[in-house]
Amino acid sequence: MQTEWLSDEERVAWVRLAAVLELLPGVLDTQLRRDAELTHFEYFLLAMLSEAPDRTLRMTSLAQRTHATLPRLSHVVRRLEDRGLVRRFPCPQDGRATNAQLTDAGWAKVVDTAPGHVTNVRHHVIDALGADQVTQLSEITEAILARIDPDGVVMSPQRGHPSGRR
Amino acid sequence: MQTEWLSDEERVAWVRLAAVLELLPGVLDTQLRRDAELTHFEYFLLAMLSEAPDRTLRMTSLAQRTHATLPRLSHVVRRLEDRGLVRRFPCPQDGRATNAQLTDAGWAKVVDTAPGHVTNVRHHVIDALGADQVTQLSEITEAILARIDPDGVVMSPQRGHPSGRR
DNA sequence: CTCAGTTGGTTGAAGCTACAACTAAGACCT
DNA sequence: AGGTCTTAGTTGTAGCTTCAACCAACTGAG
Repeated sequence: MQTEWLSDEERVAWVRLAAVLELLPGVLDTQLRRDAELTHFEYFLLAMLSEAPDRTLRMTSLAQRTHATLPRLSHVVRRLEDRGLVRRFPCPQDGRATNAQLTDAGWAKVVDTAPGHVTNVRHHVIDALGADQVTQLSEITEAILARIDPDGVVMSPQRGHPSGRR
Repeated sequence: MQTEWLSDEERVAWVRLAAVLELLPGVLDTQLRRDAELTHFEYFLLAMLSEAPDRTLRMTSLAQRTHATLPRLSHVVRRLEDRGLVRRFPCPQDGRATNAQLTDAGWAKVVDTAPGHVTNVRHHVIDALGADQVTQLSEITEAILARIDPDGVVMSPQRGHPSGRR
């Protein structure tokens, strides 16, 4: 069985995507670190909580939405808890589960931070593209996520957790 | 001065791109770690060296091509050197500079590893897209890189350094 | 009821990256 | 020559992620 190499066009697209993968996280982190002492992952986590009912989510659910492993999430939430941005308490319905809830300070942090972050995203990504390219990017990333995101959390965020899950 | 928020379409595109940013590196690292005990960054670094004349590049040049900071590169190259995949020696023309050269073992590693890696990239990214989407992805990432890659190394790799070197 | 298996989450250690500080060599100016 | 500035790279440390191990609580079969 022999390898099917990439064509020139495919190779260029891949190399550029790989470059974006390498550089964009740094761009996001730098702005958020400077303006809010937050990594992009931490900001995104807080943002997910801020949109959840009662600003509360179970760790597993939060892990899915942020595309993180549970150990990683556990460490990050502990640090955010130390900073007073998040509160953690056991889930009444399921003794195994832990709920993470955004505190008022956490909510204020998101509100304060969002404008600068959105401006940054706009400046480095969205405004670099035409309207048609934004649509294309949406479709392309959707197709890629279908391959790399096992549970497809991103693609059907509406599914929510109606009791039974799945 | 007030924030210009993202439209629904823009927000979806951004959230999906952010998800790819979060998930794709793990997909690449996992395969390479398992099959070659290499991170994607290390593989890419070796691949850049393998394509260079005499399989040699100055640290600064290698840093540009891999989108890495010099400290990061220095650490990684030291580890690769310990493993015998790369050799380091002072540049004769410039006493400050260091050259990194791929060893025979390093070359063999790239040759052995490339097929599995390309197959992985194909499976998770390229084959998820139509031919037109590959072109679109190439253009979109080019536009984004123009904003986030200060020196535009990715976009004009032919530029080389004028005078000396080669 | 009970025990095996699964699910949800935490923890500790190892490894990688970022940042800051530092060294050394070349370039420039006079 | 001499002094200053810049460039090239290394090193140490702190912080974050990953991986493996672990524990507690739920579930289901008998």
